Amino acid sequence: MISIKDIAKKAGVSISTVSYALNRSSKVTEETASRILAIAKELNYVPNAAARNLKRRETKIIGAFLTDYNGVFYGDLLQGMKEVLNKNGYDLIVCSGKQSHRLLPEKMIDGAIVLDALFSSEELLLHADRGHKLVVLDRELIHPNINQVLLDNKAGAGLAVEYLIEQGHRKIYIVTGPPDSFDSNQRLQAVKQTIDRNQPIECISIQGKFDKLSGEQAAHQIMQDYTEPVAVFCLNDEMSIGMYNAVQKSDFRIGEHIHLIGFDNMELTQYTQPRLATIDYSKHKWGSIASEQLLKLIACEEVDQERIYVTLIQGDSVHPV
Amino acid sequence: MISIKDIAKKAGVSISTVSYALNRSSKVTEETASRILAIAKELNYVPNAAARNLKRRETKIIGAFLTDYNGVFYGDLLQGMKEVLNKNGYDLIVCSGKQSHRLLPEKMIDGAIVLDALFSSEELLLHADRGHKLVVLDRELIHPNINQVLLDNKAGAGLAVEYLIEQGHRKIYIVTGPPDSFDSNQRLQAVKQTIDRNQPIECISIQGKFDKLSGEQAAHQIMQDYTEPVAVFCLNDEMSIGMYNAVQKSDFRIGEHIHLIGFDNMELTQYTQPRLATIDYSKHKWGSIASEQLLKLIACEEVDQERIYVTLIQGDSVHPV
DNA sequence: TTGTATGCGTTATCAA
DNA sequence: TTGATAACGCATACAA
Repeated sequence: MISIKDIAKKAGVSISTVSYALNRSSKVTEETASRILAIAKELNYVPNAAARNLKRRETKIIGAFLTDYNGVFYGDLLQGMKEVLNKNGYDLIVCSGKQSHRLLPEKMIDGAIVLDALFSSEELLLHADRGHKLVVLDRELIHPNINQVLLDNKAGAGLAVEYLIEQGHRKIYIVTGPPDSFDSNQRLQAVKQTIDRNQPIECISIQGKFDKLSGEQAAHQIMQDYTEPVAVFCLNDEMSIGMYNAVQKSDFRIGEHIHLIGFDNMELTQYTQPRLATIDYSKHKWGSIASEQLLKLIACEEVDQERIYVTLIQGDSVHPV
Repeated sequence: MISIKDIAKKAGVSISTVSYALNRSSKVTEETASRILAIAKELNYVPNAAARNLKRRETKIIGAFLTDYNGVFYGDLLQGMKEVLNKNGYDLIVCSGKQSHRLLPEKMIDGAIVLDALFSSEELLLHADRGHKLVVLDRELIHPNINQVLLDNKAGAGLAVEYLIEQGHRKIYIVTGPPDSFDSNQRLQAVKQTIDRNQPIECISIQGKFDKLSGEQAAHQIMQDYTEPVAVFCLNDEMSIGMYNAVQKSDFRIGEHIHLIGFDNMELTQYTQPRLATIDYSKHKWGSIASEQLLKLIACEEVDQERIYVTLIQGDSVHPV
């Protein structure tokens, strides 16, 4: 490996002069600097990150921790993060799985954005206690080193239920996420409030896991108990698509017997027949705001709470009853 | 930050003893070792990656470089990579964009898997020349430090065209990828061979860019020139979906006027009506083999060429004519 | 303006 | 079995 020592030798100067030159310090003559830079280029010099990080005590890398790589959902989110980070001289790396958590305490990254229910809050708080800066997208955590950028779940769930009610539905199934999911619980809470305000409504909740299979299973239960047209609010699109798949294989029809709405506006929902109603929000904005907040935390700037707003996407999966 | 020095002081031993104990060396008493480990845990000691990397000259991290984060396609691929890497004590990080290329020469990662046409071959060869180990998934590069794991594009394209021909089609449009795409060119070559073997066939090729928009534009051209039912082979599903979208908005019907097949078996293709025919292959296997090859390269083991096999997925987007 | 010297936290060599 | 000490490559305070 070629180091500043080699450049120094070849240029006939000391390593500190080389270091200054490479870091564009004004402490060195324009002349010697350009000579050193030329030699560096000639020798294909690339600074060693480990050595630099050791001294600087920062890596200029931010980690995004996701549950998995099924980026159907994550593409825009990560793009939003990356654009902001790159603009500020940081790189983004995407990680998944418990094994990669080490990157934070070992100081391979300067901060993390977390959207992964499998990353426990205890662990996150521990890291925050040790001085690491975090932004979380899927929970509320009160800590000076942690900021949260959350979806306006309550508004979204309210919009969805109100839409069903406006269309005349009075029997509504709710397919929830896992009991420990922050998003699921927030949405569920808003659902209950909205329904309470619009009594009488028959509301039946079915526990799901935010995955396709849950949606299929819920569909089977609903079809088994079927007596009259019903509305279903799946608390995410993944389950909504699972339900769509299951219903497609039956004699029931989405938008006729089963009126369906989801949450997330996954691209796929616009390709189903009929189009699945859902709740939309800008994933790109979500990512970029998360990055901005993290950079503020790192810079020890004042940072307030940001929220991501949502809108209703109507679809033929919901018709008036 | 808490370092081995602190542990040494508290344990009343030297830092080298601490280092041995932490690295489970047999050079230290069971007794002192456990005492040191206890203190390390008590102090919440975490080794500093930068210092370790500097000495060890390796990070146990592998980077995957992708064109973007639209993981619709990448989810399984990355999962396959990760499983193999984790099992072997490596972590996977996912990167995108030119800025992150620095991680390789700066030695923040021990190797890279590349699926990104924007990562130039010249640059890759340069890195390989400097001793970095690479696996490429989207080109052929002859270099001792580079291995390629490629799709069997020729078989796939052959299968697709034969399928169309078997169904009686004699007028076939080909929508290609960018002119510099390795996959596109390989597929196109196989298309031509297959068509040559089955003359007479009218073959019209339209240049695309592997994105949805290209598919839409090709669709408009085809519909404008329409005189009789035609078959279309889009060299990837992304364009196939774009074409589907455009045709849906017209009076033409997929599987009736325009018979369509793509390549990649994106999840979305099974949700369209009718289901889009395509060419399938295991993305998971692709990723895991890529990782295996890279690990062999790093271990300086013998490494031969692997190929990812493909199969035909029939769909109602293609009917007999 | 340039050079000398020190330290970042760890591993590893060599003595003790 | 343990300890002192020298690297690893770079940045920087201080001296020249």
